[in-house]
Amino acid sequence: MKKATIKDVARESGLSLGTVSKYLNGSRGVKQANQIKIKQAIANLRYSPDEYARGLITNKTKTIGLVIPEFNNLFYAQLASELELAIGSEGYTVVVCESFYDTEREKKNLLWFASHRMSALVVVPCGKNAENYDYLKSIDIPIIFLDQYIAGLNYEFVLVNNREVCETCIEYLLDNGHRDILMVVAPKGLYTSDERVNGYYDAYENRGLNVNEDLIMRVEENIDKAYYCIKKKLQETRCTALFAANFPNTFGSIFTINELKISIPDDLSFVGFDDMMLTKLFRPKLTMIDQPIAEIAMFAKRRIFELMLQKNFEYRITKLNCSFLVYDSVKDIRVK
Amino acid sequence: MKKATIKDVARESGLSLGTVSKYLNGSRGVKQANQIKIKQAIANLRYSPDEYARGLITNKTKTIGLVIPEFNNLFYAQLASELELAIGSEGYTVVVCESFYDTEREKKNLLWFASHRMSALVVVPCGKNAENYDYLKSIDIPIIFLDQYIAGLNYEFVLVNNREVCETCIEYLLDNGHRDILMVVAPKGLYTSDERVNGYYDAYENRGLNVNEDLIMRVEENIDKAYYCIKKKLQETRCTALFAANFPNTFGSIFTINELKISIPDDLSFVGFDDMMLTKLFRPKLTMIDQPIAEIAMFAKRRIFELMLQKNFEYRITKLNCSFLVYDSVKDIRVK
DNA sequence: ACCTAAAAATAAAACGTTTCACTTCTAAGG
DNA sequence: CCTTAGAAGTGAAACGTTTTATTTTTAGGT
Repeated sequence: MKKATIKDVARESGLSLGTVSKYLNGSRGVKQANQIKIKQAIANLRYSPDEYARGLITNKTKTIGLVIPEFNNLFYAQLASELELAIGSEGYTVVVCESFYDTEREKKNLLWFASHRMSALVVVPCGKNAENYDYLKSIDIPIIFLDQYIAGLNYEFVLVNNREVCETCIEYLLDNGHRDILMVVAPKGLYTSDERVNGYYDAYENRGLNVNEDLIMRVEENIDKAYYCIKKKLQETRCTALFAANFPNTFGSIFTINELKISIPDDLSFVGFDDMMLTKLFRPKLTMIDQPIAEIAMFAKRRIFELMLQKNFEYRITKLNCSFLVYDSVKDIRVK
Repeated sequence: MKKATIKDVARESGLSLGTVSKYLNGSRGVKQANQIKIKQAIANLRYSPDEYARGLITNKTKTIGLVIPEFNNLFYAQLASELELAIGSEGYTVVVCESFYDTEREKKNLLWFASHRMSALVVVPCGKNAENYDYLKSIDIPIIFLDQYIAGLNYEFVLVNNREVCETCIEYLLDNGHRDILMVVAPKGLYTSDERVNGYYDAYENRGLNVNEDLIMRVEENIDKAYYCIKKKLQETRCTALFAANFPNTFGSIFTINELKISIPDDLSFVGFDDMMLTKLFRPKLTMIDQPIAEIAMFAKRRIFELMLQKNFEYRITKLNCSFLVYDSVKDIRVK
């Protein structure tokens, strides 16, 4: 069945194009009697407006495009969900794509969104430097980056206090007598990794201790790779504590711990990143750094709507606070 | 900066609209020299075509809309990822929305996709009966349902052999001496739950045993609710085996098992549903039913492309096979 | 040089809406 | 019964493309 157009509705209801359009956009200034006729006609023809034609002329779509690395990373999945809930409640639609950590795919997705006149773009970027994002210059809608900061890019950034919370965490481990703390983190050049590593150094410095760089390991954001590398490293390195500094590494650590039958916290103390139900899933309960996902979503939403009202976008950089949740996976090994 | 249009490119390159358009759509029949001019102009103006105008006239968007219940359910998240990868490789874009198990939101999302002229629609439906989907009749593009069957709806369905694989699973438990098998499954009326429960009955019947209906518990698809209900039930019911018949219940079971310090398989035998890395995460390795997610995605992709070529859609119903993976979480309790 | 056929370029129509400047209708006030 | 202002309705233009029928250019053969 061919899709009905507004012209069909006009003919069927015996009214003009303009009147039907007026009805569709708020029905102010259309007679009661005619409103009924139009309603009837629409029902008969199963008419629904073509958003392509509408968007073409209004230039507004009430839709927001979101690009995240992948759904399989529960941190991003949950962030996407929260955003969809927050923004959806305002009558906006959120559509999501994955970049799979590939800047080309990310670009393709963002340009798809842009050429479909999204009202705003939200992205958890996977590129490392500003040149990767040159193509955004031709896009005339608000753009919001989440999670990762990219130097030299003048857009909105919503971040967390990676450095400070890691500093707190490592200080806690040091204060419990740990000296050989293995940190597993995403590759160099990513804002979050670099900041988290900086926090590690800060803590050691605060306590007047020297960092053994060999204990900082970089692994791509992939659970399987994390599992493999952590297993290998744990077998060949002496350490009393393990700090997994992102979600895939936390998962990978737990796989390894199970596989090698390591007893937490007796054989090894452990701190993870991104709660994601993991504290409930594992026994004993895991000490964790937890990102304020709901807060990030709410804040991003607020900024999106503020930016959409502006003519010239005034972008800001914001850092929200993570929680350091102390449970039972770290042992006090100080000699008394 | 105002976005450049094809007219600007035409002016800048000193050529006509039609020529530029020809260039954009394959550049056959445009002089080498002029191709260069156009390329230049496009680069200068940072021009990119407006897909709204283009879609309006071509009626083709090379985009597929996908609606799933939620990203937080790793089974759906992974299904979405696989689909995006499979379909993306053909030059199509996949955009995703969540329904949050709400038929109204599902409807809104599907209609959004339809009015944006998606080339096809894919949905893991959350509605229980055909009336919920009346509105689809006005949509003239191929529609593919995944995971859930809904009686009376003439669309493409890609399902799995829920009943048979559960039959196998329960037979295995019975053959290991278990008689009081607690099954936790999603609410009545959902195709997957009902089929899985049917498999439970089949197995008991095959072994000439009677089902204790009290041991079949229905819980909404929500990890927290699953956790709460399973904990309560386990404390007040005698059973030697627990069969969690979907992803949230599997997760919820593991939370409970940890919380109550139940030892698997000595205190209780356990079988879960939807592998999702869980066999690696838990010790001992869990016996599981695993859905062929990649296969579902590949098959769905094939059907999508077949359907898009047809004039009148010839829909089919397909069932793919799950695996029953035996590991170490079920104890043989037969008296020898 | 001239003719012709093929190749390239063009201009106008079409897609399905909203918007805007008009026209027509309605009802209240004199 | 006439006037008039406000409400309701109308039809054409516009949005940025592709498509088409048509015109212009190019190049090959005599």
